[in-house]
Amino acid sequence: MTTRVLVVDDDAHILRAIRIHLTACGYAVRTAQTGRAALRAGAEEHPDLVLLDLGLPDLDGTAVITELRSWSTVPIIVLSARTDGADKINALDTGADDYLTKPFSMPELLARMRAAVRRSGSPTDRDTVVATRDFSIDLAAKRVLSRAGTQVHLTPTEWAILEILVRDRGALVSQRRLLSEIWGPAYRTETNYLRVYLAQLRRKLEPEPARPRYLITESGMGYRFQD
Amino acid sequence: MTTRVLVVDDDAHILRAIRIHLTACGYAVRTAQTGRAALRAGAEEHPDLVLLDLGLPDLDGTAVITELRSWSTVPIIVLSARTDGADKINALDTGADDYLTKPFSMPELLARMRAAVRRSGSPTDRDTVVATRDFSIDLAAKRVLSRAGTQVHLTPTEWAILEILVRDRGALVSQRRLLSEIWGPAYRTETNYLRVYLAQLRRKLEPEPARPRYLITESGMGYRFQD
DNA sequence: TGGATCCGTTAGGAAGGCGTCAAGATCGGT
DNA sequence: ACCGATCTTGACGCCTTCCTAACGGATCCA
Repeated sequence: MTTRVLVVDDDAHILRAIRIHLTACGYAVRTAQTGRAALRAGAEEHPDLVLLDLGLPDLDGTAVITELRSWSTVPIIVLSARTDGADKINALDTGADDYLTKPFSMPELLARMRAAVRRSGSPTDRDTVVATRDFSIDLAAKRVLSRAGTQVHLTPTEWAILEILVRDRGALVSQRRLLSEIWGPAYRTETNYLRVYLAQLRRKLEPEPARPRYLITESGMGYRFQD
Repeated sequence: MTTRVLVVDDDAHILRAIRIHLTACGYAVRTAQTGRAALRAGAEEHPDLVLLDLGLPDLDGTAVITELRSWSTVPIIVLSARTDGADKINALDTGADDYLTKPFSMPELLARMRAAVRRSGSPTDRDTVVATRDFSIDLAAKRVLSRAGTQVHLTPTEWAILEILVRDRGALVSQRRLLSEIWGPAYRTETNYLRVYLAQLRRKLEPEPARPRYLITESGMGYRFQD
């Protein structure tokens, strides 16, 4: 599978140069020139890696890191012209994974990208099929089977929510993260969407939709898939 | 819990300087001056982080990385005097997580260490689970399980308090800090909030809520989580 | 001994979050 | 252009959570 990279820089020339290099190396490249565009692209496309320039016109670079980190663990490599040590430390402590000072050598960037992707890739994969007493979920096939073996039809949004919850089953998933990942960061507060779709999922999956056993609500915090 | 660092360098002076710095910053430091000693120490002590100089007398630095990586995913930060780009790329592709060229600034090293540990800590829930005799707390999943395995439901405020106490378990946490972090600096003096929520937490977690064993009050100062 | 201070406990009203339903808007395929 | 499926939006009632106040117990010191 190709690695999808989101490159964020306000300079179109640099953007173009990086895109050409990365594309030639087999990466799928998406670009953004502003912080807001970067956050939108991050939420919509779920890149496997983010290359982030700190000097953006609209938002502070660390603000972009903070926002991304509020719902995602995607590796972030900061590329910056600032040689100030404080910036470096600040970015790393905010949640960046690596920090390169411009000008940097392309082979080094590529090596650091490989290292970042290697780290993030391995621990994520768990079982692809999650079975409960009442139904089973095949994450790879994007399919849900009831106990009788009949297929349960889910709409795209229903599946998106269920997938996130099941991938982190047992863990509490904040409403912020669900909304950011599915509708985008701008919808962070539209919690009524979640209420509607969770009700639909429960009607389709739970033996007693009024008394949820698998799709648990943690009031004020988020939702949890309990198996 | 303190982070255990294995520092590998053939120069005793540098070793000593790094040890002093890291110990002062709260790390538990173990040192090795040769590749073989490093591998032995890595196998015996399972450090949380390795700082590795590439110029070792007995083994090539990349050989140490390869050997460690054959059985461990511990973060490795390479410290090297070689400015050659090829070395850097080679080390990263062999399995190193980061690469700093000497001379480097101490604050930057510390920031990169924090970033490396943060990354390695989150995916697996080894360090995020705190188990006691009566219950276990999963900080990443935001979940508390009683000894019987049943889930203990906590409200957002209860969880916020417990999380702060458990993250600094063993240490005294002042009432001011709890109030500032959860309700904001303006509520610094509303200590009755804490009394109410600590009582609720004890009722849910302590075997004998009237005689707290884990959530300890330090009269006039603050609270402490004792495991 | 008496007062002052700090803490634990309880309970009820206020506020906000959640489940539910249904209708309008939008999308996608024929 | 039509129709079904899907998504959005608003409203309502219920339930959880939070805040607040009051009271009693413990400790310390004058």
